[in-house]
Amino acid sequence: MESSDLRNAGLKVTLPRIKILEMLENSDARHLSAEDIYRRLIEMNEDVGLATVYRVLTQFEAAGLVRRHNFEGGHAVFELERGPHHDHMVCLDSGKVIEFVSEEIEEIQQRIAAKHGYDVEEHSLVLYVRPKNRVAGKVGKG
Amino acid sequence: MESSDLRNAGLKVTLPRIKILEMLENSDARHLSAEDIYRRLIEMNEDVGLATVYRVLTQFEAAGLVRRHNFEGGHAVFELERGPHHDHMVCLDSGKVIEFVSEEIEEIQQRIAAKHGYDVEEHSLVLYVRPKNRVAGKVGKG
DNA sequence: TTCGGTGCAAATACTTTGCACCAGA
DNA sequence: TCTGGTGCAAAGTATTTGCACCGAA
Repeated sequence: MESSDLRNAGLKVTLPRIKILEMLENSDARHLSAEDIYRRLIEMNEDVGLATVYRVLTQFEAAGLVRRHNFEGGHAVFELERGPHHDHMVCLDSGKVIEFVSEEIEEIQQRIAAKHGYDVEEHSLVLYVRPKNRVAGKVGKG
Repeated sequence: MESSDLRNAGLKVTLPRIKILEMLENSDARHLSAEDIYRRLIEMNEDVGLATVYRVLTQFEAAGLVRRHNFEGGHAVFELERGPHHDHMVCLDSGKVIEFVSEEIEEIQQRIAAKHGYDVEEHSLVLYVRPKNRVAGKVGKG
């Protein structure tokens, strides 16, 4: 299981690390802030400090286990790094985060960067969206 | 000149506001942090407070005069809102910010959001890039 | 046993706010 | 004049760091 991930990252297998990893794996919301994780662990009577959560998440990020996103709203959110790259859509009404993949956009990005003499090392694409207002459309029938 | 922009935004035309607007217009770097603007104004012997710079920039953003970006690095940067929408490329080596426009990407974004039942209200696309390493290519001739 | 890991509190970085005074309309 | 604007200092918020103790290897 996940202990091996920690070992591979050169990190000792400790309780807080395991708990945080589990939280990211099992949580319904795939995108959690440090505070979110901390609060949930406290509720589960796990005796961790917020500082440790931050430290562990930063280490996980460095190890490639999690990815950090700076969506609007002041605080960073973290998600488990699983599978291939994807981008995000954040609903401005509900706060819901939706993941999506677009090969097309990836390619265009590379092309644009290349045109300027650069390679894309990393990128951040976030769509801030709102549910479509169907009433306004031609097919107004709700 | 820019006084009218302030008036239209319902803002009194005051010295700090004019100075900050001028700074954003005339600065070589089109993307400045609050701290950048503050420091430069102080150097020009303009007696402003950092809090005022933040306040004014926030008001300008609300008025649609400037746009705020949260690139990596902790602090927000502001740029004058001129012309149509564009995205950004940030060089990880030099910190240089390059603007670009891609109709294609805009369209694909709309399409993807629509597919999920959303409208794109706002979006943020930043490419973190590095100068192309020509030595590594097949055409290794530097 | 040993050294990395941890909790706590204090420190930091960026940004916002309270308040008395100042200045533009 | 009168209200919004401003500088300063203090308060916030998100995150990091110092330090003594603890626990995995």
